[in-house]
Amino acid sequence: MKISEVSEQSGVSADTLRYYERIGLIPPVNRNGSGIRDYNDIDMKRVAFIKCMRNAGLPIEVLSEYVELVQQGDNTIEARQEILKEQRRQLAAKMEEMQETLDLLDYKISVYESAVLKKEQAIIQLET
Amino acid sequence: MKISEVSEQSGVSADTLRYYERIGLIPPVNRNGSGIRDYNDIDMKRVAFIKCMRNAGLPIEVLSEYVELVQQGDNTIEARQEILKEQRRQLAAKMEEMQETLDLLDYKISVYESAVLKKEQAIIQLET
DNA sequence: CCTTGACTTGGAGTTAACTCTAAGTGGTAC
DNA sequence: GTACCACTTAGAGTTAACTCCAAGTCAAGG
Repeated sequence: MKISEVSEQSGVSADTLRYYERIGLIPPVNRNGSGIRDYNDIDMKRVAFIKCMRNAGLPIEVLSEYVELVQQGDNTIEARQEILKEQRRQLAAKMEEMQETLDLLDYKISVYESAVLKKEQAIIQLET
Repeated sequence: MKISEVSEQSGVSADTLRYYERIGLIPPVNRNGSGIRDYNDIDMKRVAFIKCMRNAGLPIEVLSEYVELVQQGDNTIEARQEILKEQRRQLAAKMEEMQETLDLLDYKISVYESAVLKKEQAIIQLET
């Protein structure tokens, strides 16, 4: 699969895919005879994983570290799990903050709703 | 209240508080005789509101627009509500994405957990 | 054969949101 | 009265994560 197809399928721009590879976030992708990237299934899964994690705001630096440990093999399993646990903790904390913000937004929206209704009633009274 | 106290209480750095004021995200704060900012209760509430919204990732540009509408008075109520509704929608969408990431993290962590257990069992077998 | 279009590279440019610096002022403790 | 510390300003610098650019290569279609 060529980079443009991967980009379309994954929603990650070709520039970003090359960038991820350059900085080592994705291991080097195989090339065809003329030097063009040919993504295989494993590459695709890596892209999907990175995309999911980046969507949630996990920093590239942490993901790079994780990917490097994966390359190093089986005796990094505990370290990898530790990274994921820490990120999970931070993500959950962030989501709690966001829930608070969501609640505040809902409250403010409802306050504005009554203000709008009041305004409309005033207009109706003018009309009648 | 001086900027350092507001910073400590709100968890927003003094530099950032001045920056917010400079770009108009917070209306000008009153100064004492020698030109030093003296935050009142309303200022504090504004800071808290901005902090909450920024924590959840709402962009400064949107918040500035909202704050400007507030300054303009009562006939911007519908526009303000529209902004909040749109941001609420985007925030909820983001939280759903994050929930997916959280689920994936939990799954991966559990997979690593079994891998770690297997490893430990192998060690025990070596010992006995 | 020549054009077209997708790909390649290294490196420069952009964006959002701070964060820091330098130079200066003003009130307070010793 | 002088040393100190928090404050002030305008503007420069930083960081993360892309995003774009110029110049070049290659396979396929007309």
